Amino acid sequence: MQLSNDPYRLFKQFLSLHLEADDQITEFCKKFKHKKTKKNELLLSVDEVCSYLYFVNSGCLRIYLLDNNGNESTRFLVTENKFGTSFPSFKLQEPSLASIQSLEPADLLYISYKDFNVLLHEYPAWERIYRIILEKEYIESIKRIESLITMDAKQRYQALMETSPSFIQRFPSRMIADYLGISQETLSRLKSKR
Amino acid sequence: MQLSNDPYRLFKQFLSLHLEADDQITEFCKKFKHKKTKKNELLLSVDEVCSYLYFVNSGCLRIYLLDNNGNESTRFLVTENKFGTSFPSFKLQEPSLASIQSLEPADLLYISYKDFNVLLHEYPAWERIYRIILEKEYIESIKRIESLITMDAKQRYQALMETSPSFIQRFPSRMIADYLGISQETLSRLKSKR
DNA sequence: TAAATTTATTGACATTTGTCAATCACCAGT
DNA sequence: ACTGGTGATTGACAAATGTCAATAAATTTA
Repeated sequence: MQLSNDPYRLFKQFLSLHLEADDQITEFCKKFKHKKTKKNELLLSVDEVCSYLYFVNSGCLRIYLLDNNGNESTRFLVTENKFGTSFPSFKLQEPSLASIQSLEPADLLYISYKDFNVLLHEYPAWERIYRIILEKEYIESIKRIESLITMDAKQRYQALMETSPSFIQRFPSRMIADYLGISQETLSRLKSKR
Repeated sequence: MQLSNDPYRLFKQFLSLHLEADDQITEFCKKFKHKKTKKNELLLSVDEVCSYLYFVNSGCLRIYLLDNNGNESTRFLVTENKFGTSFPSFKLQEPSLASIQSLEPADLLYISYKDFNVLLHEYPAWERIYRIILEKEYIESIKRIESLITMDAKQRYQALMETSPSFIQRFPSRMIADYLGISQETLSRLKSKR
């Protein structure tokens, strides 16, 4: 698929959904830079302080953890039209437990922690948009917690098929597995057993 | 323990941490009402739309789910100096999947959805405080997700002992168990096997 | 205080899920 | 078309966790 020439097109569209006046949109855009990534490019490694918040124009970011045994666990999958970062590290400016990887060739906008705070303190409209994004993400995380504490592996997989069917086609099944908190083999068996 | 006469004391103190000027604090307080609960009092039942956001002066709120088999799962435990509600239901004004229970006799402030939005739209300072609360809660929820997808029952219990040791003394162990997403029996065995 | 109720612990066993290893299928590059 | 590599599937088994039942301990209520 061919992306529009203007890398800020999607972002502006996103912003305009939440803003009455359009006058500040260009100010916001000025703080975001544009970047393309290759498949599997690493944007943040464990123990680095996360300096950027990303907006995904196309492609997908994967925020994931690596445990002592070398097992990966996917904290989030961030697709088109969404914001993503290693949030605790970005917000608190402390070393990240998670890494960020560009799963596919991606087209991204990104803003530095410093500029992000400039927007936050100078533009009430940005504070509002950010708050709305936080609310949405928080609600999603609550649902994720609920699925993890109340459902078994099969139920979680079925729930994911209902809420995010595109994930299942789009991402390798070992990532779906560790997003669900189960092993690749268990997921494979769930799929075959109807 | 005897609480101060002014039920807004803790709340004001909380607000003043995040506000430069104190002039709006009384405005905020006006929108919050005061309420005492009995032990085990139910503040919200499943399928009701959650109308209130609570601030806990003393006591504890438990936000929990009930599955088809009658198993309870604790989504959150909200203690002194914290805000709590059935967030997805409160925010989206849709029927709640969770119930809210006052685990102990509690002293609460609460604000209606309507008044909450009045504050949100009329006071940038409230928007800011709310945003800061959201950030904190969101970070906590991310850590909870991480512990659920990367750790086994024993590790989760140990992590809880480190981050919230007071929980373990304070709450019945079956609630700790379903907060961790494990059965009461498994928790009981974890405790005995060191 | 005693009785009644709830909560916690323990054992036996079933189920779920993980681990390791082998095989299979697919794709990328030559 | 071959080849090497990655990802997916399957089997055999091990480990973790859940379930059910019995008992013990603690708490509440009369």
